[in-house]
Amino acid sequence: MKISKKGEYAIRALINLALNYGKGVTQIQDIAKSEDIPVKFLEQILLSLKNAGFLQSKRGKGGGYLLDRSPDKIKLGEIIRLIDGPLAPLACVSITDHVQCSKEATCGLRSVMVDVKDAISEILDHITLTDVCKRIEGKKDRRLETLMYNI
Amino acid sequence: MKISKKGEYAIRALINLALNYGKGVTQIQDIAKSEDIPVKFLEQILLSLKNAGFLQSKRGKGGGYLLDRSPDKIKLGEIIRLIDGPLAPLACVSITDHVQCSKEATCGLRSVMVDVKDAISEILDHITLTDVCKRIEGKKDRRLETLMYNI
DNA sequence: TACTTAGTCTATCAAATTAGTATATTTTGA
DNA sequence: TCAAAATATACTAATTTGATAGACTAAGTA
Repeated sequence: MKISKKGEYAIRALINLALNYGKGVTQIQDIAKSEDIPVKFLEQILLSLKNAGFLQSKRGKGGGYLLDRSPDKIKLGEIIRLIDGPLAPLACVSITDHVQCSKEATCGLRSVMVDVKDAISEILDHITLTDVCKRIEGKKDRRLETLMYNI
Repeated sequence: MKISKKGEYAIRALINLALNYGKGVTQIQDIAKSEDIPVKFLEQILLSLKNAGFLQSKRGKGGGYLLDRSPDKIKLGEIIRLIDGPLAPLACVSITDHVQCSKEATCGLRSVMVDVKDAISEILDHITLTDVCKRIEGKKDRRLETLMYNI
């Protein structure tokens, strides 16, 4: 049930860009360094994300990437679907990749997996990059509070 | 986010055996036929399931497999974990395969994936083979009603 | 006892996927 | 024109997936 390294890198890169939203472009090198992703691998990933409409790019000196939409318009589910394919645990319950099966109507396993897919989608198709950024801030704040309290 | 064919076959085989629970052994051949699984592949799968304590076997003429526990004591999550590994989308949120990461406390992605893992586990670690069998019966009943109504 | 049936065990394999590298090209700003 | 940075392909090593093959063991039965 795992997402791939590529998928994880894609999300981390987008979170990184979301944290810098509104502050101009960020270069591949910088993202690679701060997120600890192999540069050449990240190039490919960012290119796919650009072609899929998540990013804008600027070439040449002073170039780099930036989000093409506001981070509250980018949902994690979209990113994972692009890089890793359907969220569904079985092809027969995927909306995007649906493969017909003759026993569908009475299949007990399918029925369970529909529930699982819905539960995953309920989270990943609603949470945005902005939400993730808020979670990060929230956690940092809480750590700071704990730190202050402990002094 | 998919489960493997092997995992799917394992669950289907166990559901098949659950439907025959209390009626003696079932042979690999028969399960393979009714679930449309390659026989030699299924042999391996059933052997793993036996070694993991899901099944009992009887060798020689009149032999076959049967559940080692009542189907209401076997949860889908256990089966998937055995065959496909952790339910968690990222290793850092897996209870069984937990890999430590330095940024854990403030990682926004991790925090989301914890929620996803919990949502998946909430379903798969509670639903049993008996529950799946009931779903099958329920669906058949409903289809029958529809059929009767249409006559 | 010999034969058949059915599970057990281990090895092997082709294809696909994953996680990258490598290299050359194009665009842009200074 | 030079350097920086994205773009575009091609390639590859390792691992995983989805099987297949064959020899072996145990149990019932004629």
